Amino acid sequence: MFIRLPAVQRLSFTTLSVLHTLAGQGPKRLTELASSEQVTQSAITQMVTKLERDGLVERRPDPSDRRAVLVDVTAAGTAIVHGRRADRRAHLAELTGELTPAERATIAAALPALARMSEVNRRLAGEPDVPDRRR
Amino acid sequence: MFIRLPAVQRLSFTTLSVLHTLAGQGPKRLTELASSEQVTQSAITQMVTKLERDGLVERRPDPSDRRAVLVDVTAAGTAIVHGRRADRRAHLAELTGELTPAERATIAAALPALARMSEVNRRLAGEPDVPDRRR
DNA sequence: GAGGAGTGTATAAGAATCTTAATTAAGTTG
DNA sequence: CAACTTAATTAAGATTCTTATACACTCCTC
Repeated sequence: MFIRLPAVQRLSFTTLSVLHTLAGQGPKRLTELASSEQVTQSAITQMVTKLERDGLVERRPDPSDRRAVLVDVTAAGTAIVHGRRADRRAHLAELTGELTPAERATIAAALPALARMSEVNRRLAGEPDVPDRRR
Repeated sequence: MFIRLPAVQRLSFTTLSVLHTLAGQGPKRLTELASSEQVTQSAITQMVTKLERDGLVERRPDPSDRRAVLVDVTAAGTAIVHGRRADRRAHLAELTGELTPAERATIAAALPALARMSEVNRRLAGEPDVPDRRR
């Protein structure tokens, strides 16, 4: 029933979500990641340690707080995220290719409203307004 | 980045997905569940044992093959699925309530095309055409 | 219709990933 | 500056997955 998104290249669901978050929103503290990913801060510490060992993210000191750590995605990590986005785009293109132009037009017309719904959702969930750095 | 759907009432992602599948498509064999959930057959056997112990599903012999087991959702399991659907509907209603009638109309107009895309996706993935028993 | 290959399920053992709890260090506040 | 709070780490244990194996049944072929 559910669609199991990730598990690419032996990376777990949460791990891939962290990479996407970092690639889309820039460096984050471990505590920020823990709250956005809905796992404990301990789990994030352990995951980041593995990701760092694999060269997909790096830890940097936070200049504004010497207790804190900023996690950022590396070029290798970014490449994985971009590859996954390309795969998804290709897959969606394959599906929309089977639709009629009229059907595609109805979907395109709904996108602004869907984007607004997503914004409303983030606002109601009390999530901070983070711009998406995606290119 | 990803949206972590389940984890309601201590039930895992895969567990809830199985309940939804059974509630939507009726009794299934363990092997069928394993392939639709994208986990090993062993994992499904273990999960169903726990779900059965919790009274959410039941095992029945498959009259057409004495090796096989048919798993069906119980009334208690169905109640969980229905409760989750109600929660989701309420949440979506809250979001669409923030849209203008015109925005809602564009989304409604896109639904047939989106349903078709989903069908195309199942077909390309080689999934059997299973009617949804959802009421 | 007997033997062998294939299929469906179960179980055991181990790996991966999560949680809770305790620890250390740094910031905050009266 | 003492007490409290916050950020991260580490250790220990729980959960849920995988791989490997076993066993029963089905199906096919000669």
